[in-house]
Amino acid sequence: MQKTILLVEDEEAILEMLEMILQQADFSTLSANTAEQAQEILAEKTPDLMVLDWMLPGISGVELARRLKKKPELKKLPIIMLTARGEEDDKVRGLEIGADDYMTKPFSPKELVARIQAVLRRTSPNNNQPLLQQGVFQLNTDKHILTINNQILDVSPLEFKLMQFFMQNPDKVFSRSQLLDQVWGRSVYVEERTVDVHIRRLRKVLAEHGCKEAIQTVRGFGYRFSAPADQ
Amino acid sequence: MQKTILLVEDEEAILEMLEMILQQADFSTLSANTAEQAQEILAEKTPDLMVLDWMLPGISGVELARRLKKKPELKKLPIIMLTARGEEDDKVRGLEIGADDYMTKPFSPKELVARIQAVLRRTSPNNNQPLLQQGVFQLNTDKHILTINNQILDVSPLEFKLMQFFMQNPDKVFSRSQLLDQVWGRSVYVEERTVDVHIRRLRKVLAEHGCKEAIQTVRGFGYRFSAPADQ
DNA sequence: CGTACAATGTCATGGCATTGTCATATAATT
DNA sequence: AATTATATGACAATGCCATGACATTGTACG
Repeated sequence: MQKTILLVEDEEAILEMLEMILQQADFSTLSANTAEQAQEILAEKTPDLMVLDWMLPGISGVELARRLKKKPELKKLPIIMLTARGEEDDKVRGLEIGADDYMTKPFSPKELVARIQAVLRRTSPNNNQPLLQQGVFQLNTDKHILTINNQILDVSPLEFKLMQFFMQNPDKVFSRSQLLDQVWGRSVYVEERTVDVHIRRLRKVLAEHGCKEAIQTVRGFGYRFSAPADQ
Repeated sequence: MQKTILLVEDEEAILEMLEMILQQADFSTLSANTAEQAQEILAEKTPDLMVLDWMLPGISGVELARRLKKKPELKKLPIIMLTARGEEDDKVRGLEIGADDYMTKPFSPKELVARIQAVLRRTSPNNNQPLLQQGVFQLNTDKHILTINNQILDVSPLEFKLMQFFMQNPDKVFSRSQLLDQVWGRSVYVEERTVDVHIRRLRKVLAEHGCKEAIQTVRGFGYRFSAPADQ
């Protein structure tokens, strides 16, 4: 099905270029020049993804993103930030705003399309599958609840995302960098070792429910999730 | 296996810094001060990725990138552009060149490495088959599992890679140095006799599952893998 | 406004599997 | 039997991973 992308960008030339690139890649597009316009559009329609310029006259892109993340109905809308050279600041970059990815201008059309598809891939399975079931494990995306044999697990947001990704790809081995890409997102730069730590925390929770073996270490390669059989 | 990065940058200080950062991150590097030098290097060697300064004396980085994209053999070489703040005026130009990523100077070493790895992951997709089947043997690269008659074998990372190579090339004889090249990788220096030891370890595991004969010694030449017929 | 707590990222440490090498035994070839 | 090639067992070095502790940041709550 054709996905809809909302473009928010004040420079008319770039906006038109974005429209062209995305329509070429078989997306349908909505366009706004300002954050205010974007909000009007969002009041009526829900696109599958938003490409948002960092700097906008009036309400900035950063500010818009922040506001949207507070609205439950738009919280899940994936955002790709556009920044121009020099606007970057180590602190501002990344998850702080809750963007799923960001790109610096200038960028190649190919890359833009690739990143959009990557983000959609990462975020859209949820919509198709609000309920993931793997053996004794059950993960409810909407309610944000993870259970083993109907017992609720107390996990952090990140642990939840990790489990979600694992349950979408059972039995497959993922390297630490793959996990960082897929779970943390491309816009964050964290140490690979950090993955170990979160796996450990997750294992600890799982162990309390007798599923110590669910996440396996594949030495030299990464980690794998295999759900114990239902009982 | 170690990847090679070609660095093209006219400022000697920055070049040296790049070399240091990348070697630290276990890349091997090639360096050029000018686009001309870069072309000479590219005539002989094909790196896995190029980090290219936007502005260069003589032929500029933009121009070099454009030329390379026209050569079929170098078309696929991933490029990360380096730009200084303030050089970003021409946004549209970047769209045409087809660089895979951009970085603004100054940048953090961590980010550079992360971006290089991200680009490499994106551009070198797994061209290996996810499932290899040879008689009773089955090797799943996704799940990272090796089985004989559906019984899982417990093998080390290196043994797994060895088996993967053998199963991709059944019934062929390989010399020890060929195996070292293909399985260990070119950049490592290891005694040829070491291959013997690993063959032995592998045989031991296979013997536990009744496949003692799967790896055969070809005296004076090397080793060959032949899968016993399915049963 | 400050305190407390939860979440996350990073580091140092120690243990253990993996790996490379060698010395020696065994097998094949002449 | 002598020579060469391979197999085997033992050992040391290395590298990878689990773990605990700590710093930082964000957030809820008084």
